Amino acid sequence: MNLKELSRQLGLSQTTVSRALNGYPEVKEETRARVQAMARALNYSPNARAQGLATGRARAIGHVIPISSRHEMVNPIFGDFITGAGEAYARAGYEMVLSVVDDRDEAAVYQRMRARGSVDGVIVHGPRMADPRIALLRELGFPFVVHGRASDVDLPYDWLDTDNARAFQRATDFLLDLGHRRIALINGLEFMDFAHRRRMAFEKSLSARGIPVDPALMRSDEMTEGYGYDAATEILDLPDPPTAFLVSSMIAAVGVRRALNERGLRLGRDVSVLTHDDDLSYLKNGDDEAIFTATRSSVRAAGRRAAEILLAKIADPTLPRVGEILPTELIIGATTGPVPVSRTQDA
Amino acid sequence: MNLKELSRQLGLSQTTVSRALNGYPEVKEETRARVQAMARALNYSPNARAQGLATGRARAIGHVIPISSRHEMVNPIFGDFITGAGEAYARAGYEMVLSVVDDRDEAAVYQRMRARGSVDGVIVHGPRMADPRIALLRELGFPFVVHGRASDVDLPYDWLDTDNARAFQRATDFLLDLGHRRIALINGLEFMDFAHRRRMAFEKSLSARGIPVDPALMRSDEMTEGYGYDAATEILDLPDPPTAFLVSSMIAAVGVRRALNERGLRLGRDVSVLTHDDDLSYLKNGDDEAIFTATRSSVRAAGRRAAEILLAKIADPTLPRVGEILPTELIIGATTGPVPVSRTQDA
DNA sequence: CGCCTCTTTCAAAGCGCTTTGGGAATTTCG
DNA sequence: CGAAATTCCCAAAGCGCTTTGAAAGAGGCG
Repeated sequence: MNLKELSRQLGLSQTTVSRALNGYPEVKEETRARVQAMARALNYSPNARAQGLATGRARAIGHVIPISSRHEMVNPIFGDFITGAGEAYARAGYEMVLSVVDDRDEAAVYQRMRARGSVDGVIVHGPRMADPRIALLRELGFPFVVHGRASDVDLPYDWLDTDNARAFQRATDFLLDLGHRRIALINGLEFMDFAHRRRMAFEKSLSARGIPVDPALMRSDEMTEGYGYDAATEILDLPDPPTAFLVSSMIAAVGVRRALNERGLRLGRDVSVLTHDDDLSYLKNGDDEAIFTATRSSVRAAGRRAAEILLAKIADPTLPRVGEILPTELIIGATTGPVPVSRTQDA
Repeated sequence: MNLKELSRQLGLSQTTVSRALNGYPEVKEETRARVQAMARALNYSPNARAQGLATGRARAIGHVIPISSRHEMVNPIFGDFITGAGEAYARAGYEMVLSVVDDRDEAAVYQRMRARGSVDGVIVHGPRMADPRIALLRELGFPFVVHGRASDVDLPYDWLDTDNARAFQRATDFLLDLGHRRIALINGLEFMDFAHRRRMAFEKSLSARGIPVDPALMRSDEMTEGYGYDAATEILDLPDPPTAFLVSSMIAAVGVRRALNERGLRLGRDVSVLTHDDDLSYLKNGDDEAIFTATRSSVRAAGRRAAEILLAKIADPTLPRVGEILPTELIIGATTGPVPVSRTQDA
């Protein structure tokens, strides 16, 4: 069923039918109703490609998913982010097109997307420290919103970020207030902007209390469960092990927990663990009571909001620049507690 | 940059340029080379919508992601599946379009996708027992491949499935061979086909040895970490608790592990745990040594293969029906062991 | 050298929609 | 009552590509 056929059935021109369907005022309400009824009856939906060709808009947003060339892994927060974004797209009648791409040739993909016109804009995932994609996308004149930020890039661009600095500062302070002095940081890859910010905040909090930053207690890698386990195991083997772990994701924290359990260390008693929690749907940090003490920020909400911003920008490119920070909560769970007496520094 | 402009620059007709670029034989090799060079130099990519309109093909595949209306969660295996499929699409020059949809109105989405012509085919995720989508898609004449199968549907269709029955039969037998007689099943939602098959296999294995199926030891729900924990906790509180757990996913198994640890039960000693492992990139079951004893099957490989099948079918619709079963491995880890002496039935 | 066959190139139609620029019918108003 | 304004509808152009049908040019052959 296409427009031509539909208008033939109605005894109207394609123009009128098109206008009736798209809400233009120059068609009688009665006619519009008749057209809509017939369209529904015949199960008519305009051909997306033809519509796109005619309007010059794809009504689609691109997400380029970088896949780590090292571990061939896709970020586990991705599913939740997409879910959030998908809600916004569905409401607006947009489609979402995904490209899973080796993180080394992302740039080329954006170029091609732009040239092919298959999407009206993109969401940039996982910005690195001085991310070249931002300059590229600006040059291409491609509407985009960054999930996160790129330090060292001082071009203006739209972004939406979790308040990583504040979250990790509060988290560190919280552990310090409990008396912890040797705190391990199990962080993500630090060329990623979010991980860098977290580390900076962590170090700043320590320094503010005159506590030396010990590189031996810091790890940086892709946040898998196995990494959390390995990192914690190694660090616990140090001659002067930490009394607390600050972890960058729930999944890594699960690995840390495994390492602690394996050595018979009780979380919150013998060793404290505080993690960042992206509020993933399949890995909730408890229902009413929190499992881990955690800084929480919903990645799904971030996805929804990022999509909304992008859609608004596409609808009206003159909108002012957006830079939005999503707050995080500090949730107190059972995995943190005061430093065990046997381990107090002044003992 | 469009075809018209490009051909003007080259002093050739659009026809010739189009043919040169698309590998048609009726253009001199020398001309073709010249055209390709210029196209590259000017950064030309054909407009996807125009190309689609002209050819009647979208060069895109749709994935409709059902989002559980109960828990608002998207299946965690999804990211890995997409990654695998994405590889196949990238190779073939296809795009992937995603719709995240409440699982209650999936059907309407397929209809619209078909009518709008935005994709050439779809992958069906998470088939339920007597899934109506299969009949619908057949009716629409929409090429599709099901990831999984739908029991109770006896229309012919293409599918690719993990060997759930065999996996869970082997798993159950393995536990039985270790002497376990009271085995708990922490399963997925049993209106989902895969979960149903797993349960059938489990029960069959028990029955084959004359062991009664105890409904008190069986749970079925969405496979979150929290569910694993809650289910295990409840079941351990039973007057006659099980000596082994058979779990449907790593994530739920992590929850089961938490429940066991919390009560000071050692995995593989006091209680055995065997889980299915989808080989997710961020939750590997150990590097060289397995953590959990598990039946393993890569969901990423499944994604890649499902996409390949669909692409082949689209390229040549006369291809014979495909029904492919992916084998699973049984990996022996440290979470299973013989029944503790204190718990042997004949004690 | 003329005719025929390939080879190489082109003009134009068409994919299904939106949108411009009118035009006919109806209503309003001096 | 005739002119002007308004309402409702339409034909045709155009979006950027592919593809059909045809023509021009280049070789081969008797």
